[in-house]
This record gives sequence, structure tokens and C-alpha cells, in this order.
Amino acid sequence: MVVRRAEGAVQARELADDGTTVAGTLVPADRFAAFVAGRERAPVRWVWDDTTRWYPALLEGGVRIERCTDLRLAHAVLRRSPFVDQSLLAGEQTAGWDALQPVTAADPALFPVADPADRLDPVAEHERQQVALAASVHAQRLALLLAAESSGALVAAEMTHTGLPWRADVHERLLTGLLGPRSSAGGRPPVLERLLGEIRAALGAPLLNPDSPGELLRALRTAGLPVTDTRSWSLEQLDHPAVPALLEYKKLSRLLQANGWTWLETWVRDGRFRPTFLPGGVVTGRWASSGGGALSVPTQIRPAAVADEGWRFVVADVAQLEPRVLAGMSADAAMAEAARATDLYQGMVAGGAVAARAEAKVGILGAMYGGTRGESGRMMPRLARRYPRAIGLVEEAARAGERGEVVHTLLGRGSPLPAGGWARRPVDPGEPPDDGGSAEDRDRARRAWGRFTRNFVVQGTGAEWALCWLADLRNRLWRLGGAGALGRRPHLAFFLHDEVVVHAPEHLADAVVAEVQAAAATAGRLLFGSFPVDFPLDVAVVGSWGDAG
DNA sequence: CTGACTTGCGCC
DNA sequence: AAAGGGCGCAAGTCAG
Repeated sequence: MVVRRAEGAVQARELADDGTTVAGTLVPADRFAAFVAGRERAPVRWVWDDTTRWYPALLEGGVRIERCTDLRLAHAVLRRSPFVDQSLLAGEQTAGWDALQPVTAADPALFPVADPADRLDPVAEHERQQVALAASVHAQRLALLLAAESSGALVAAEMTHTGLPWRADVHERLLTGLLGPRSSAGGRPPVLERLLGEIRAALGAPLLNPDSPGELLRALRTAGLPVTDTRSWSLEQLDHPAVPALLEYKKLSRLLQANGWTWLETWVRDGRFRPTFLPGGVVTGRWASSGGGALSVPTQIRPAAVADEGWRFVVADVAQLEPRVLAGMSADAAMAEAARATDLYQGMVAGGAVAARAEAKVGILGAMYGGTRGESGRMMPRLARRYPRAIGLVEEAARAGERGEVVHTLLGRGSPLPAGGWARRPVDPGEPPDDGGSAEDRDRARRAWGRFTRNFVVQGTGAEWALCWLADLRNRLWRLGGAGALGRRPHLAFFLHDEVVVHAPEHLADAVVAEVQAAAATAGRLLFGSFPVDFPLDVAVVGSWGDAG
């Protein structure tokens, strides 16, 4: 069913099996939610321009849908995929689809005025996408990616709708305990005020504002300290009476600015934290977020996320997702064998690849992030001998990036092309060949891009695993849960790259644990088939997020 | 004054 | 001498 906004109404067109549209219906806007609810009684896929423009209003109306095709997200994937013949996506509206942005504002209006999306034809775009998909040598993988991406869009909207249960009173108690009572008119709370006094005295700088990196750096140097920046890690290396107070000040000041009383007032309403999640918001395919720094909620304040009375959180995260994904996508049997253990790094020790867990960890992280020198560099030859396919895959991705080529994830998400002049091929004989500065600058940029593409393939495939996990779990939770609206059943409340928080009635918590596990197994099979790589979860049933892990 | 950039730090 | 990827956010800084 393809839907399109049409002047206070919705035009809905049935899709035939061959992809052509048949009957069309015009549904008044105020009856659309009921129309959708009615159609959901039988299996149906909603094809629409962009989930953020449709689903929030349906959820407000109490309607949950089973599946959709999000043309905006699918378009973005297909346009960059090296598995796709780009000429098949060309059309007069291609630029319009390229430019389409999600709507993030909590705008209750289903039909915002002058939305550029309204000029786009979803039927034509859907048809182009289907043709491009069918012609691809990796149609199945891409189809899985598009389905997972669309499912992710539904999850994201649902999580914003239900929100993460958040106890303002617990949060405030936490803040007061660490900072002292909130001070009025933008002044520092008492604990920060006291630390400020200590810092100023110890540095002999009575007017110092430690929030200014420049001022602080000058004050430290005047006090005779050999520093070039003011990062906590650098300050920790110094032996000076001002340092402990300064480190404490930085930590608490960060808490106050990022997740203090202002954050609480801005982002927590009616006992729920409701950030906006942006599926596909990161080039690798990871989600981004906006509002309240959702993907970096510090562990410090997680105790304020408390399940409702009679409800529990099921918190699950994948141990060492990315190295496991690397083992799977490279079909490296030796690394997959190490991944059979709950702790992959320990498994590498047991397999004889390295002598100690710490070596395994720093070596693998270096292989995935591009740390080729120092401790991790020293491990590389040994890892490459022991895990030739896994290490070979990331090395090849790095080399391809250094040559300015596109790399791709397992399911076919393509990396962007580098923007710098170092990689640009001459387009026109008259064009200057390069704008990249000195040879060293170009080499540095080339290596940096190689580190990016090296990480892209692993981080991106990890994101694909997580999307499949999330999508399958969403359906399992729905089937688990009796009747009623989304928020009255077990539901996903939060997602952070490789971790989910499910909010569920207490009596269903154990069943949720089983579903979370089953969904992880499904995700592994969807991506890697019968190749034996495990994705063990750390799962906790808790009353508060702070009690997990 | 606004907007763009840098710095630093939280998360994965 | 150091040399790791991806983000969002807030404050400071600086240019216009």
C-alpha cells in the first residue's frame, strides 16, 4: 500500500504482486489512522516517503504497524551502494529524494505546509528502487538491508513515542548528592564553587575561569607545568596540588552542563526521556540521535532510568560485537572459534594466538581502528598469521580507502568517497590536478581515510547485525504481549549501537529475555547463514538501568 | 549580535 | 614524538 499526502487527505494505492499499483483510495486525513488500523488486520506493507512524516501521528492515534518501506532511507542506501547500477535510480526527482531530510521536530501536524516531500512521487520512486534491487547481483543482501532499515525506522519512532521511563526525583537526588543544591541565576552549585576556590588558590590565579581552556592552559603554564592541552588525561600525568581539584571540577562540571537540572527540564516530560533517534544518521549505518545526547547518556545518571511500578527493564548488550562481526563477514574459522567463548579475547588466548587477554584486545582494536604502531602494531603480524582472513579483510579495506575507492558492508552499504584533493581523479584536463597541499599532507589524509574505510566495513556490518536484532526483537515483543497499546506491552525503550533496553511487565520479563536471545540468534543467521559465529548477550533483568552491566 | 569553528568529554 | 573509527553537545572563541 503506497500512501501519499494530498491536500488534507491521503491517497492510498494498493500494490499488486508485480509492483504496479492498482486501485486508489482517497482517505480524509482525520480518518487515516482508523484506515491504517483496519488494513493492519491482514498483512500489509506501507510504502511511504519517510517514516518520520507518518508514523508519529499514527502512534499518537494508537496505531502500530507491522511493516513499511521507508523510501527515504532505502534511497539513501541504494544511491551509495556499489551493488547497484546507479543509472536505474535516475529520474527527474532523484535530486529531491537525495535531499530529503527527516522531520525531527515534535510537530503534531500530520500535514506540515510546503513540505518538499509532498512534491515527490512515492510510486515512481518505489518502482525505480524495485528495478534497481532486482538488477543487483546482491539483491537478497540489499533487500535484507532495506527491510531492516525500514524496520529500524519504525522502532525509532516507537521508542520516541513510548520514551524511556525516567525518574526526575531520583535524578535530582543524584545531582544534589554530587553537586549540592542547585544554585539560582546560573551560578555554580556549592561543590563546584568550593573546588573553584581550591583550584584558584593552588594555581595562584584568583580570577581563573577553568571552563576556558585557553585561560586554564595559561594558568597551568604560569604555575610551571609543562602542558600543551587541558584534557583530563593530560592533567592526570601532572604532579601538582591543583590537579585533583581540577579533575574533580571537570568531571562534575561536565555532569552539570550535559545532564544537570537543565537537561532534566528540557528532555524529561511526564516521567519519560524522549530523544529523537535517527536511523541511518551515521555514514556507517549506525543511528544518530538528536535531543538530550541520547547515545551518550553517562552511566553516572542511568540509575534515574527506573522501570514503572510492576514493570522491569530487560537490558541486553552484545559482548564484543564488532570482532565477532569481523569473524563472520570474513568467514575466518579460527577467529570464529575464538568467538565461541563468551569472552572472545579470552578465546584468542585459549586458541594460542596471543599470550594474554590484554594483548588480544589491543591487537583486535588496533586492527579494526587502524592503530598500526605501538602495542597494537606489534601484535599485528601474529594476528595476521593466526587470523588471515579477518585481518586480511580490514587490511584490504584500508588499502582500498587509501586508493580512494569505495568499500562496502556485508549487506552492501557503500562508503562515501573522500572529499580531499588527494583522491580526486582528473576530470578535465584544464582542471588543476590537486588541491591537497604538501605531499605529507596528502599522505596523512590518505592514511586517515584508510583508517576510516577499515573501520567502516566492521562498524557498518555491526550496525547491520544490530538492526536485524532490533527488527526481529520488535516483532517478537509484539507477539509476546497480549492486547493494548504499545506502551502497555513489552516494548523497546532504548537502543545504543549494541545494547537494548526493553520495558516489560514483571511477569513477562523472563519471556523477554528468551526473545532477546532468540532475536540475536536470528540476526546471526540472517547475516552469516550457517557460518558458526556466536553472539552471546549479557542480559540483566533490573528495576533500574543503573543496575545493569 | 549571530554563526562557524575549536576544545573537551560523554557514549559505542 | 605520537601516530585508532563513529557520533552529539555545551561552552569558549573568533570573525563578520
